[in-house]
Amino acid sequence: MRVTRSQAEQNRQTVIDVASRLFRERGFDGIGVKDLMEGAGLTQGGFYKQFASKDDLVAQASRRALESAANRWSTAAAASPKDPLGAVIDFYLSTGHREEKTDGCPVVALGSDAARQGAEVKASFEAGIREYLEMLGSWVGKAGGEEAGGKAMAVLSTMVGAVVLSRAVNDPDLAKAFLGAASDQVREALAA
Amino acid sequence: MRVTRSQAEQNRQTVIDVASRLFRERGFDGIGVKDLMEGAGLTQGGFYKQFASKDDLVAQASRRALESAANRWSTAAAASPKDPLGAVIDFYLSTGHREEKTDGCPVVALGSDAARQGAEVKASFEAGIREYLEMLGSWVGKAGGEEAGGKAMAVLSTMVGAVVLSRAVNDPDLAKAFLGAASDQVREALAA
DNA sequence: ATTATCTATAGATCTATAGATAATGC
DNA sequence: ATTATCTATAGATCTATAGATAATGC
Repeated sequence: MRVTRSQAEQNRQTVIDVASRLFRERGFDGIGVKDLMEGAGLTQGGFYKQFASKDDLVAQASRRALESAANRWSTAAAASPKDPLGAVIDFYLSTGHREEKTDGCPVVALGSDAARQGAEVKASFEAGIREYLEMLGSWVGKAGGEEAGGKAMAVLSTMVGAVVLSRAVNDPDLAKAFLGAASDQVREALAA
Repeated sequence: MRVTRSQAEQNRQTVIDVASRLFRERGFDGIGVKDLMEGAGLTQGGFYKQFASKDDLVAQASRRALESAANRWSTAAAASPKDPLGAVIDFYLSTGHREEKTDGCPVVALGSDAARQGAEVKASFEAGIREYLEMLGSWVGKAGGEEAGGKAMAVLSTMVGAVVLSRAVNDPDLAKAFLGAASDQVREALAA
């Protein structure tokens, strides 16, 4: 039953990874400790030796989800050094990303839920959101400074909102139109 | 115990109203039938004579929440006939609206949750979102047509995203900056 | 000896149903 | 007689804890 220290730590990390995906898929209140542990190949009983509470896991899984999303932006950007922002916009505002709740952006998948959580969960979101903004700020114009920060926030708002709206409706054409309209506006705002 | 037919219908409407507010405050999974009924001054037992299931109430309460939000836009617009869009932007992107989860825009409060619901709930959201778009389309330029539709979608995306982001972070300055940046971008996009 | 994980369970809460109660509506 | 609402409850599920088990780490 007992495993090595490093295996135990790896198990803990697996629980966080699994939770970061299943929370995005079902919401923080949509999946319980038992199913999360089973998703990691463990049983419920070990949970409270690994985490202080479910809320604790919610905060850690949120941080993990945001980190992995920021990494994805970096990767997409690095693959298109000539137009990193364009590459990020293309994937973020794609129908693929719309369908991909489990691995997609956690701000879209859990933003409404995060607003109802405590300060620790919001701190996880805030840290990830600041990473997004830093990347966007470095791509938006070369100005740096206050104006780039504002533009980065506006661009992020448009992107997040478009995918949220696109997932909240049934009509696939309307869903797609939100993504297209956001893409147009973001590019237009950046050209200005 | 029994009440008149019209009182019974009014009770049903009260449950929907209460649910439309408490769902926004706590999420669809964050409040149960018992508390919803008590919020309407009734007991849990009557619930299933009024609604087919909790999901049924979720769909009806969502429709009600979106309708009331659209009415609020109309009212704000009517109060500023010279600049209806400006009036809507001002209130939507205010810190007051950020704090006001219970009565604020249901797309912000429940957009992430709606993405996980069935077609009926999404139909409620879609109907409300189309109302938003119709109003925005009529204010955005005088062009009408495809372009106004696209601009309306982009503007709505920016507004929804900004309030979602603003509620997901702890730092009040960052929260406020999202609202301000979105307001600037929306006005700029409309001037173009 | 320590401890990572397991089985088992307490106690609360959730959705949904059954049947009682008491007032309306015919 | 019908029916809107109530009390009571079934059965499932949720968070969290207790104590057993068996392998690691000293």
